[in-house]
Amino acid sequence: MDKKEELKNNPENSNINMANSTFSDQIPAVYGGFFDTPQGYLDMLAFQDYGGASLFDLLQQPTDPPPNLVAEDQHHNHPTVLSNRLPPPPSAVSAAAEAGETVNTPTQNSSSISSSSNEAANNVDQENINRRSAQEEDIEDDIDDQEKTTNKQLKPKKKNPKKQREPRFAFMTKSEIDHLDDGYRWRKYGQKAVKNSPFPRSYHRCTSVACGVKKRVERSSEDPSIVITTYEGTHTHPYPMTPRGTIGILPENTAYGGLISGGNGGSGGGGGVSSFLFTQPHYQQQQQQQLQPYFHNNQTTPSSSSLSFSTTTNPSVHHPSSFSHFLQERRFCPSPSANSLLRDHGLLQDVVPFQIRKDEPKEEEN
DNA sequence: CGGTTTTGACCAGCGC
DNA sequence: GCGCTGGTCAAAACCG
Repeated sequence: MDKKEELKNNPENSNINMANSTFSDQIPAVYGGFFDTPQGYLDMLAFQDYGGASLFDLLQQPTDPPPNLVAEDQHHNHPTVLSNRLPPPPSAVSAAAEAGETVNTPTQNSSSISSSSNEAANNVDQENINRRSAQEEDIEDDIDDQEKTTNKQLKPKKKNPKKQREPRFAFMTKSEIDHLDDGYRWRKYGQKAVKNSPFPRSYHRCTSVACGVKKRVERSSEDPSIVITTYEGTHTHPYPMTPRGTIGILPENTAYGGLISGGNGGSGGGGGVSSFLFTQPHYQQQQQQQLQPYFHNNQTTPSSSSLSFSTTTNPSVHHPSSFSHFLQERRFCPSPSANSLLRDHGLLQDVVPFQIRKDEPKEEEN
């Protein structure tokens, strides 16, 4: 325990306690964008302040993720953009890639934010379901391959000249804590120092058997307050109903409710944003007042075709947008009591350790 | 005692 | 070929 405390209190050893909280007095905002990563992957970024919408909320993918969100071009390194919605589950990406789809071109996406989201989503409902099915098969194959290699202990002596990589998604989260719990359980299997960064990168793997999803967590060297979480792969198992440390907001009427664990009560666990593959029951459209996002053109994102959006927790403000639609499809359906809580704070607050939260200015006082 | 984290070593890919 | 870097492994330590 002493060691832990030491780690927490020493920024050199841990990223958890990055300076004092500054996010609390910032305007709740989520910024999104796309860019090429050094690895040649197209990543989606979503910046999020804790003060507003829950990152978790944002990452609660709709049951029917838009198929036209992200294209990953591993061969040419160019961003294929995308749409105005939050990052699709890796499954959607991989499926599109495997199908050779040209995923939505960048064409004026950032300016057509509020258009056609609903019908598009409706139209792709079944499409996505079918796609996921095929995808899951592929993923199972991938998992098999992975298991083969992992079970071979070290040095599996790769046979594939080119190792195929799962689609990756990166989220940039403005947060003091590195691991934002997404309900999944992760086991850390490595940590490496990152070149040109004072902060190490940690490697995590989903603890579910046969689930090959990996997650990398690192802090931005440019902005230490930003945590970069990168997901690779797709979960092959249902969303955990009662993730470790769940605070207990488990709506009765949702199959995948209560998702947030209460801040890593000890070691382990952690979590973060996750990828979302598994076929899920269609959830009801409700509680949409909790997050009412609005979009705006973003000049800060690296890609001209990128977009950004901000969120506000003010339920009286409604900005029709595809993102809003996305949010309406969130699986998380809090109970009324939880609703009142969440309306003011956003779900991520539940992730933030209490000792951190209690220092935050109360948003509802705005 | 089982699960998780830590951490040094190993391996592969890439650029020079 | 060599060195650098990212990614992974696995034994040991840690923790509840």
